[in-house]
Amino acid sequence: MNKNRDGLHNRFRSHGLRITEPRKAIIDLLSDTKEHLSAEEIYMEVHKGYPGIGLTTVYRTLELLEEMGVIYRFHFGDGRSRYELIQSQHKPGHHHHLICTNCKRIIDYDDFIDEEVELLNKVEKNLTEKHDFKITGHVIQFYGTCSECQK
Amino acid sequence: MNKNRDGLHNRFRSHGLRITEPRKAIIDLLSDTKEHLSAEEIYMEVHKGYPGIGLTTVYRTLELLEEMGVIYRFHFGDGRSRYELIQSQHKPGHHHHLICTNCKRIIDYDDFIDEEVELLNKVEKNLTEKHDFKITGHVIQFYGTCSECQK
DNA sequence: ATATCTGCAAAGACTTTGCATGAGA
DNA sequence: TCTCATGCAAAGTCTTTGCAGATAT
Repeated sequence: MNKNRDGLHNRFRSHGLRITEPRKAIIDLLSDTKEHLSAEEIYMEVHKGYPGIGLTTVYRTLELLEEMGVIYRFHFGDGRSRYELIQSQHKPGHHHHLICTNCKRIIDYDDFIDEEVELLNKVEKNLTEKHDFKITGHVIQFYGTCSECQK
Repeated sequence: MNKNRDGLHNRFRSHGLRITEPRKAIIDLLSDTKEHLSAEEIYMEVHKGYPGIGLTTVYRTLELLEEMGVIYRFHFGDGRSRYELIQSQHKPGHHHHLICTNCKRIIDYDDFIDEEVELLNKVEKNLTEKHDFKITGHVIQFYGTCSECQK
């Protein structure tokens, strides 16, 4: 039923990894959410439908998925890691984040201007040459106060 | 003697805060380093010249300096916060970071292209309008492999 | 003098590890 | 079957808090 989960099946198998109930549940949750969930939040949510789950398994599964390049792990400054499926129907493709420093709300933002993408490539190229650095990714986050918190 | 420390003196006093030995030592260290030190690293370094210092004081001082807008706190993904004086003789002014995911080395990068600054302002303006978000800062980090680790 | 600051010890929050049991393929 | 995965409990990090004694102004 779930596209993300099914697509991952082969990737798991080719690594000698197993598709298990807890893993399915975690992947399904990440596929279905717009949020930027922490390990604990994932644990609590999955727990509703699969009470046998342990927090340890959540951490181990997230580590695995990150290594496989299936999810991103972010540090928004609230002291815990937060995770996002890289490809999801409920998320824009490549996006950046706006973070409210007051209420910690996170807004996905993907209405890039063309120049933005272009410039980013240029900068990456520039940095690669200048510092002999092989760039594999970037993080762009804007901090500020959301509309609610401005009141 | 130290410019940063002396300049801060008034700022401390006007907030009813005291300039103490531990605080002086921490500020001096941050003024003199090019590194992106963690609390523990600051503690160990300061400890050499001022063995009485406690790690708690380091944390409290850093919290204070961050609130005062004197230092930035960064999360580079190694599980601990790292700190940088916003204005320092040993640091470029506004800069971004290149982070080696292998050896964790951090490189400051400030050779922005003019377009980059320009675009950033444009994007900030765009986001401010679109999401009614009052932007106060941003984080731009590039991840990859440094020259040493590519070998 | 007196309100602030400090260090120590303890507690708290998040994450990882060890190990015996359980479950995919 | 047989290896990999799981859950529990314990341990490990990093950071914060409580409190009595110390210190700056």
